[in-house]
Amino acid sequence: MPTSLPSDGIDKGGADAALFRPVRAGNAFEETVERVLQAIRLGVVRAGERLPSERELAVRLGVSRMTLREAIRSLQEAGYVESRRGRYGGTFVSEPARSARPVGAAPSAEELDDVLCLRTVLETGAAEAAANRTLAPQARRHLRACLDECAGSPGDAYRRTDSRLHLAIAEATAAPSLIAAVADVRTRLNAMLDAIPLLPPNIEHSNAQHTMIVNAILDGDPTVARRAMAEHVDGTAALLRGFLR
Amino acid sequence: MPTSLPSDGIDKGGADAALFRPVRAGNAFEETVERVLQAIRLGVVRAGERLPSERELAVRLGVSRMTLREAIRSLQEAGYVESRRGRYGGTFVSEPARSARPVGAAPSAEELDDVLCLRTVLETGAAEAAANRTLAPQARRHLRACLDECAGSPGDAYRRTDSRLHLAIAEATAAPSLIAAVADVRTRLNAMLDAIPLLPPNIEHSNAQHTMIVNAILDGDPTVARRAMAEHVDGTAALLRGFLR
DNA sequence: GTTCAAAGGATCCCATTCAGACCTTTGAGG
DNA sequence: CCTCAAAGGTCTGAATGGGATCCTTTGAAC
Repeated sequence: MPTSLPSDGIDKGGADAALFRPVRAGNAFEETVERVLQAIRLGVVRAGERLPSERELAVRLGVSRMTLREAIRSLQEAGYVESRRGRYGGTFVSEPARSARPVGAAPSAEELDDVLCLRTVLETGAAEAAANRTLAPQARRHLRACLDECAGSPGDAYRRTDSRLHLAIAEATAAPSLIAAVADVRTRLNAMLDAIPLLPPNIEHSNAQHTMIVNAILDGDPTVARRAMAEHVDGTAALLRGFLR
Repeated sequence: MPTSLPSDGIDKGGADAALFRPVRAGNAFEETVERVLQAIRLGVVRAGERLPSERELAVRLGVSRMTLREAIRSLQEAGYVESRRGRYGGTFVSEPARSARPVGAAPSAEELDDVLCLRTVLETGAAEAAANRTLAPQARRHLRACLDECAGSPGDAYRRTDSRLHLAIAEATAAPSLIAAVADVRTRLNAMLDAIPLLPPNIEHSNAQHTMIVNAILDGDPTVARRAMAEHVDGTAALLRGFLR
């Protein structure tokens, strides 16, 4: 019985699975594509905007320029970006003419629970942490701008502006690791949301909750901010569980 | 003025910094060393226990066996593990004879705030999420065992058993990503804790708080679990801020 | 004491990735 | 109109990493 060595047999309860998870999600090229795509899909760089120059972006992403260029080339071929040469050139995000919802495989129940749990922890925590800070005027404006943009978004842009708003809340915490974690969990969430329809009543409801959350943050009320975010997140969770199970 | 291109000038507030962060922290070898070291330092594999076989671990970490072997070899040379050949052999964690606190550079104020903010969000969230679940008897036993082991730890083992307990709380959420996130933030926290002394009164206080947290989780009281964890985490935060600023 | 399976140890070859240098394009400003 | 700086485009050699195969060691079971 190979699983009963003297040193085994102790409850590792998933901690070792978490620690001995893959060191890298894919090769450098794939991860670079994913990261740039993430920035586009989360609305951090919008249509018409320019990505950092290849040289700068390669340094920031910690990959060689060659690898970054290959990633950009495949994004070009997929219609996500366009490059222009010459001074004041660069790589620009294209208008999202692509429709045809990229129907991924339905997530497993474990994956769903995992994402929803992590999301609840991160986003309610971020809302509370943001409300605990005294925000700079610029940060307050940014938050409000994201809220307004999301509320006024047509259906086909809603996912992006919604993501951008949630990211803005994380940004208000001024904790880079938390921002990155929220961005990552949001990306996983969006992949799941792509598998279910976007219903107008849900949008209405979301917008009202967004307003509550942002107001609580701007008012510096962490308790309300957390509770409002918890309700908001629970709504999405119920929606997803309803459609995917 | 190169920063005032038509598409720039918009507030990116740190979101792009979070998204355009390095794709990989180092080369495969370095990351592999770090990961295995993390498992040892967090007490997930304890002295005398065996790591998974090279072939299995290489698959789980997503690196080639060659790379993993190089990582293990440097850990051998550093005295962390020993390998034995033959059937029923393997790579075993050594007794922690190493002392000589590895005095790293003092963390920057930004890094300190970042870690403490993320830690608060993750660990209070994990405590609440854990209390919301009905735990299997095995999970309950594991939690209690980690609590007892931590409470009975001598000073030189306290950091490890303390880490193990916090990880056990995350495990109780059954959300792999959350476990991994807690493990990572704990590793960063430990690096900072290594720079400050371990005081007996703090240990006493920690133990009392640990008991409160675990009891609340076992009783299924998320509100108390969160609040107790928040107090516990705030205590460490105050300690660190006091010593490092 | 022979056998055998499972573990670490070693080696090959090839794809990926990197670092750096260089070329080409382009528009603003002199 | 010319210059120049900054951007994308290209190339090459070296380093890294991965996949596969085989060897060696070891203790349990028969």
